[in-house]
Amino acid sequence: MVKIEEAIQQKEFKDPYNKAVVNLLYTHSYFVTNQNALFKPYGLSPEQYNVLRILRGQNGVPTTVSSIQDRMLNKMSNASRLVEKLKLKDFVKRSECPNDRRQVDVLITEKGLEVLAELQAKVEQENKNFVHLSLEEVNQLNDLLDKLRG
Amino acid sequence: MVKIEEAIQQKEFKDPYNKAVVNLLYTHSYFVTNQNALFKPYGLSPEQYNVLRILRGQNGVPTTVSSIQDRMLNKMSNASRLVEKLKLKDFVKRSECPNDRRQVDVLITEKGLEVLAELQAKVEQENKNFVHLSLEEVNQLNDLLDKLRG
DNA sequence: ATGTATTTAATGTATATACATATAAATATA
DNA sequence: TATATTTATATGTATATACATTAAATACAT
Repeated sequence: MVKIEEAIQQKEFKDPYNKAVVNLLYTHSYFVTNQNALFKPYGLSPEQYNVLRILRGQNGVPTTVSSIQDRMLNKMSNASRLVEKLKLKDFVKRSECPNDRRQVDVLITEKGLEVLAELQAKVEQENKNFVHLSLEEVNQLNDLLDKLRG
Repeated sequence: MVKIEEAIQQKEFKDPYNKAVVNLLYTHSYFVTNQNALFKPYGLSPEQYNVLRILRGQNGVPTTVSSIQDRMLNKMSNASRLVEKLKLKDFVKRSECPNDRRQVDVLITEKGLEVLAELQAKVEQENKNFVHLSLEEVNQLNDLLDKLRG
């Protein structure tokens, strides 16, 4: 086990709270770095994958761009542009919402569902492999993260 | 406390391991979003702040770009370009390494030390405020994150 | 000593984040 | 009804990540 102090060669932290923030940032990078390679061959970025997952969760019911935005992992990301990228690859369809012409209905395509299914198994396996914790520990981690956010 | 399932409106996860990955990504965004506002008035990004912290840790001894890279929280970031941005603001100095002309010695300036000191107190306070955990819990979290990475 | 491989930093390009602003449609209100 | 406000989406710009490539200096093998 490599403690965060070793990993970034910092001798000590102000307090355990500030250490936890750094630890979180570092661990985040550890994950994202490893998963990018997995996504690359499918022509999808992690963020685009996340949007496809949200859309599949709709089970055929179209969703608006703002609803996607609300459910994204990163609230500051730009759902509008991500949807545009996915449309260029024919992974989603966009259509004007009939009852409110400001809104845009977004729907995952068959092609989108296929690439998602293909990727998902690999991502889920990779996630399990990268979290070196027991079942009890990982449940504890989930509780602590939920509580951390207040 | 808002559980991750509520926060991103996802009913269930494949298993606690996959949930932990999503939870980590979401919690990361929670932090970064809040800290960006803090950095903005100082003309520093969180990444640039991190580079300045690494340089200050050197206590006046110059460091190479690759050494900064090794110690960054995100190993995929680009120390060369971050140093360039910091130099434009006169927060760091760059000079050719005398014994190896490939390398570049980087040193934090007085101005860099000043802005860092000014920001640090605020960042540390903000970090404490955002981690809604007891001392025991935050220590537990640090241990779990260290162990998670294997 | 010469040629090859490696190392260090910089740079090019695509994607995404962060945040401000624009545009159009819908809704509220005077 | 006319005007103002709000909402939904798109777009502009700066910064950073991800990854490939380049260029120069150094190390190393023959």
